[in-house]
Amino acid sequence: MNNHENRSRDVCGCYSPHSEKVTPLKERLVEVAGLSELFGALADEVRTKILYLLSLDELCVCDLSDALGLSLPAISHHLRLLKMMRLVKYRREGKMVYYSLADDHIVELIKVAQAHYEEER
Amino acid sequence: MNNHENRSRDVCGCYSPHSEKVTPLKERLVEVAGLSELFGALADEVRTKILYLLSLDELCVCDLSDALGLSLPAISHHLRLLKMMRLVKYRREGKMVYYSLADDHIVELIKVAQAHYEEER
DNA sequence: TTAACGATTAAGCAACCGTTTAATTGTATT
DNA sequence: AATACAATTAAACGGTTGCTTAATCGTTAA
Repeated sequence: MNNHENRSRDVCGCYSPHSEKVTPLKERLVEVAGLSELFGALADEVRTKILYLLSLDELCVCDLSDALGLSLPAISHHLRLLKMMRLVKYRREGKMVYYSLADDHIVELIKVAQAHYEEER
Repeated sequence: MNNHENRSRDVCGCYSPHSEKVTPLKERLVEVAGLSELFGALADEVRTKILYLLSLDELCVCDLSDALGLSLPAISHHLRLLKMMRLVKYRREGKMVYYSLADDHIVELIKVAQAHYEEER
């Protein structure tokens, strides 16, 4: 039961001094709706590494499995997610399937994150 | 039991044509080590919204609770994580605690993500 | 067509995450 | 001192996630 619809009335005894400040902010939330899904793709160590490796070279599942020390199914599992999110593309060549980045926004995201990371220490 | 240490030898019958290609790539993985932790902060819809709202204005926990329609403990829980990651800072004023962004890298990350998102459709 | 192999899918399970309710802390007001 | 209230913490739970093993698919080579 989500009983927060009328929060601006009954919470914080102060009679809704919030609503005036908060209402216009609420509307701007649509601007970031859905973004966390993209960040979710990068929220896993393995997926970040996969994406970074693919930014350096086109690789088959076996290469990735080797480089990351994970089983083929595990890698395939992550690639499936990245595929659904259109972050990677692939082509079949004989028995192997080669993956590469679908676009370069991800690389940019990684760069900004690196900048933040270095400044932190 | 992680039996992948010797993968480049015994997997993909092709006698380690991978290792030559993969070995130099492995070394570059350190460049993205730890980054997924930062992305993890943004991987949750609520936290992305909190950070975005704080980029627009300094807000107390109650404001955020109101704006996002979530309980105070839930918001507090997320703020705790963001605090530990040094993404937000806070100041106490009477009974209220006001939160704001600790730096602007996050805003930049959100902007890049938005650019990706819009280009996608 | 059969055997081999890279890749994917399915099922199961352990660990993690985000919420809720309840209890506690800290500050201000009376 | 006692009460009120914003905020935090703790405990518990339900859902999700990421791995493993096993089975299956798709392609190549004998």
